[in-house]
Amino acid sequence: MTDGPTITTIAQRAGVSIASVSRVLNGLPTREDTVRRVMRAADELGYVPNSVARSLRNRRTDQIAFAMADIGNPVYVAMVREIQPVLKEAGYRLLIHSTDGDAEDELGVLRGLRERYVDGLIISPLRGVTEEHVEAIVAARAPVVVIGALPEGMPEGALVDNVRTDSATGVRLALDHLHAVGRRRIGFLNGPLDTVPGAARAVAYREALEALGLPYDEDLVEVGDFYRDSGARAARTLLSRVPGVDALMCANDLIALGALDVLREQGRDVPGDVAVVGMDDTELASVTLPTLTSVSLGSAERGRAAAGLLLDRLQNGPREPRVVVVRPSLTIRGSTALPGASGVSGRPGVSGSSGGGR
Amino acid sequence: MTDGPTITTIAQRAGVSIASVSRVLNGLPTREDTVRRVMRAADELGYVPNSVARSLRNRRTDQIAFAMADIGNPVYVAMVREIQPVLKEAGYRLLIHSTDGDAEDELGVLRGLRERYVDGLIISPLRGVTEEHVEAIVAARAPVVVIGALPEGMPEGALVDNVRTDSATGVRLALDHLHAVGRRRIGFLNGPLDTVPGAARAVAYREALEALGLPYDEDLVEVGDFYRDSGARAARTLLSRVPGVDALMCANDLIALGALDVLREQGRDVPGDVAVVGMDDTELASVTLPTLTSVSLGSAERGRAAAGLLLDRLQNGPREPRVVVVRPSLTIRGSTALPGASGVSGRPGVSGSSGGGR
DNA sequence: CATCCAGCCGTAAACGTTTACAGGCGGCTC
DNA sequence: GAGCCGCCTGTAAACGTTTACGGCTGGATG
Repeated sequence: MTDGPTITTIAQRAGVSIASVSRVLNGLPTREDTVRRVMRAADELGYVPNSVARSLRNRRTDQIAFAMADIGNPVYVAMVREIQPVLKEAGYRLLIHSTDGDAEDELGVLRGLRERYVDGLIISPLRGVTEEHVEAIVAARAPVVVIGALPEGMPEGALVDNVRTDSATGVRLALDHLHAVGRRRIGFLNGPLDTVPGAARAVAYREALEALGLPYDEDLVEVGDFYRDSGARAARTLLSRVPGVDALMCANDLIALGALDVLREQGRDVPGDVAVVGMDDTELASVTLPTLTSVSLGSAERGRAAAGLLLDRLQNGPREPRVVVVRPSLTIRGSTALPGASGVSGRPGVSGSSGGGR
Repeated sequence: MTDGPTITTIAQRAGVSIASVSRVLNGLPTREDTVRRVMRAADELGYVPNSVARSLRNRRTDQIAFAMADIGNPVYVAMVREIQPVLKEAGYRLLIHSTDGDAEDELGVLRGLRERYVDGLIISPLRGVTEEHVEAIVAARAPVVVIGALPEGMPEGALVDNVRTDSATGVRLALDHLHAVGRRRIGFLNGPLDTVPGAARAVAYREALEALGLPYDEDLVEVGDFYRDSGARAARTLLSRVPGVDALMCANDLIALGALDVLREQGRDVPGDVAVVGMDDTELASVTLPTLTSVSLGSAERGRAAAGLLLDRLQNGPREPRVVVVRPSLTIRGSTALPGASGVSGRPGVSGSSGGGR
């Protein structure tokens, strides 16, 4: 009794076979009287089906995993917030893997798919999809959605969809805007070049400058980590090297936060002396003073799209791989206000932590 | 082949029985030669054990769930960040349930324990542990850790530990501090009274005032939701009703954010005219301007403690229920700076998104 | 050479479901 | 009244593991 009733227990009590019990519990056509007896016994025993046994038999776990670098990063939090309700609605449970951006760890998750503890996976590999990733995805034979760039030639049988954003366009939006408000010496605080976003944004910065007819100057670029203190360090270095910068493009909001810290510390006015743009448009952007203009890469949309693609595959079976591209957009706030407009009172965002799904 | 090899496949290829295969794979003593043959076959086939079948047989899933109101809330994010690495280290996977604070949903999670899809649960019920929660916990027969208040008389057999903080002390710390910096008309922006934290903080506010010899004035209290926009509304109402307040105690950081928005909008100086204190000491507190003095309720510690208690129970079997109390502390920043000290340059926190575990 | 023991190994059962298949029973038709 | 058909139900197999148990083999011992 300590072990909870099974369908066998119910069968005995109801005086029927376990097959009948199963049929009744699954709503298959059964004689009225049998149904009543089984239902009664199940109720009295407080029966709850064992999901593991069911999974073994049905070859599905009703679980889906989401793997990303760091659950503390607001971008991933935004994704989880969107993914969770979609999956729940469809009857799936959500597993979280925080990989610390460690490639070995990511591979572990992908390889783990073969243990069949989940029906599908959404993964956002920080350092890109390598040969080994691809192998693991093919070997998995469980659908995978990759958030981020995917190599060109995926093998035939790979059950993989792709959600990406176009951070190059995002950078361009930002630089166009800075140019439009009169900035000409635009510094760039980037993240590590061996991460996918870092590499993409480096290229995009250069191209955007070119499109604007501005010269590319190595001195205007500083590389660090995607964190606030690292952003502060980078900003300090850049500002001392090139005191005349009039704008800072930051590869994410946390870096921008660090930059704002330093600018304030040095008594430079934002946006009067230096305009600042962040990326990801996290909730932090509406908290700072001045509020932070930021490129939205649609984290929420990406999360939702990924969940949608995965569910579609799980429910409708095999099909051609699909790619969803989420367009970036620019949210203009106080840190790049046009001269004349008061940069101080960029109105705060709508809500800190509510909003989002439903 | 599309279905992946099982131990049966290996057994055939290696010319041994499935029992031997299992023994080899589990490292049980076996003849050298057999080990080699099995290992070889397993390698060639790319065998990976099926975790569902193993779970069924072993009666454990190596999965643990964490249920909280909202994964978007920085408090829970902090907890997850601590829980995840501890569990991973111990070989457990983490499932996330975001319940929206819905009591039905919470109960669903607790009842779901009987499906045995996880080995244990960490839950933080927003609206307290009801009779029904207790019933479900007892019926679960799987260990549960409750983060938050637990009713006095838990039944004998309940496999439940408890991690709590003492938000009353937290409120007292904050009010003592406000009193020490000369504030006498201290408003209180609370969250819903039917939530556990809301109710506790309401009482604590009243008692702390009393201890300080300050009168309790209903007009100084405003109740809303735990969100930023709600905090702004509440602040507006309170400020127009009692223009002379010289401090605002906020029941969480998001509310404090809303209050800061309103104070800035009305041109009141913080902390000159009005001092502000938040609660939870989330990363937001070091971002605002001025930076926000906040009561830390040790979210990270609570998460870590909860994971520890659960693992202990899973590894060492039954024992007396345990209670861990995490002491609150006050992090003083710019929003309550003593007159004289520059309230503007409260130094920014160490790092936005890194730090934490490991 | 018979006996015993240790060390390996294979058979089979068990975990708790779902479901193919076949058997039983009742009612209908001729 | 015999035969047939259809409905309902029970038996048993299957999902992929782990493990108790007993049997076989070989060497050591008397």
